[in-house]
Amino acid sequence: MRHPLCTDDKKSDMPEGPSTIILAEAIHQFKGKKILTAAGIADIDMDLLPGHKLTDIKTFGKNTLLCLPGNKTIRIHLMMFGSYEIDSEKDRKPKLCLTFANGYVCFYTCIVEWLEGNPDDFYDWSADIMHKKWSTAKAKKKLLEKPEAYICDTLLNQEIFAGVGNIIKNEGLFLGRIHPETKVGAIPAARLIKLINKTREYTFNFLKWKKAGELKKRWLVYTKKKCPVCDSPLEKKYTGTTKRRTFFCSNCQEKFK
DNA sequence: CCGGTTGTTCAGCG
DNA sequence: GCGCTGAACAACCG
Repeated sequence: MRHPLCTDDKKSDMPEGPSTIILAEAIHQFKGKKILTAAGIADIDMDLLPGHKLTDIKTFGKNTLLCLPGNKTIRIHLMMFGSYEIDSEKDRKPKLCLTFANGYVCFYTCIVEWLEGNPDDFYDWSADIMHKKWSTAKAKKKLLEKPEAYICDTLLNQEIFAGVGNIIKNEGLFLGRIHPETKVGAIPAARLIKLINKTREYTFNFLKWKKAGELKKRWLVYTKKKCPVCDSPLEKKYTGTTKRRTFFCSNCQEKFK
């Protein structure tokens, strides 16, 4: 069964930050509940789980953090192909399956690992584009430390924009009207701020539209053929050192030199 | 059946 | 010992 919030696609997963929020919300029903059993093929000590309460569920970028007493945390990352099921199973061995009195959740094809210590020591929340503590100023500062980097690569850098994935990168660059192959150092400060703000704004729209099942029809450039502004053909290119698929309008998106 | 991908890690290099 | 990068990996769709 697919989570009712995920009506946009055939898969219940989706790896960018907003989808991680949807995952966290989907398992919120287990927060504060005791783990009854833990099983799966993940290479972790499952015996440490049963009997403990799931004290909190946090997210950092594309990571889902299952918090247990004593500063123990399980990190789950769906990567590109991960998925999860609630109160149902796939015809495949789960990496991790947790049961509670009120239901169970299974995670497939993902990273599952123990984090020892407080998540606050692992993660800088101000780098999470969806977090309350997000800091535009810090992101700008980190960008300015990489003047020679292509802007398309830096948007995928999880130390700067945790939660941003390739779709958000594409749409953010278009909304900020910046050419993906522009070097960071060439972008005027005001345009850099505009790009960051537009990207963040789009990330929250991504969440809203995905929940409403209308994410794909809201795409302006990702997988599109024509520019929604000037109607000229979009370019499709594997840009930057990350060589990730990028759709852009070389007419509307400015390339500073 | 094959090619492509919403992501990350790590071996191997300079 | 670093920083960079290409390869490897994963499941599912068209």
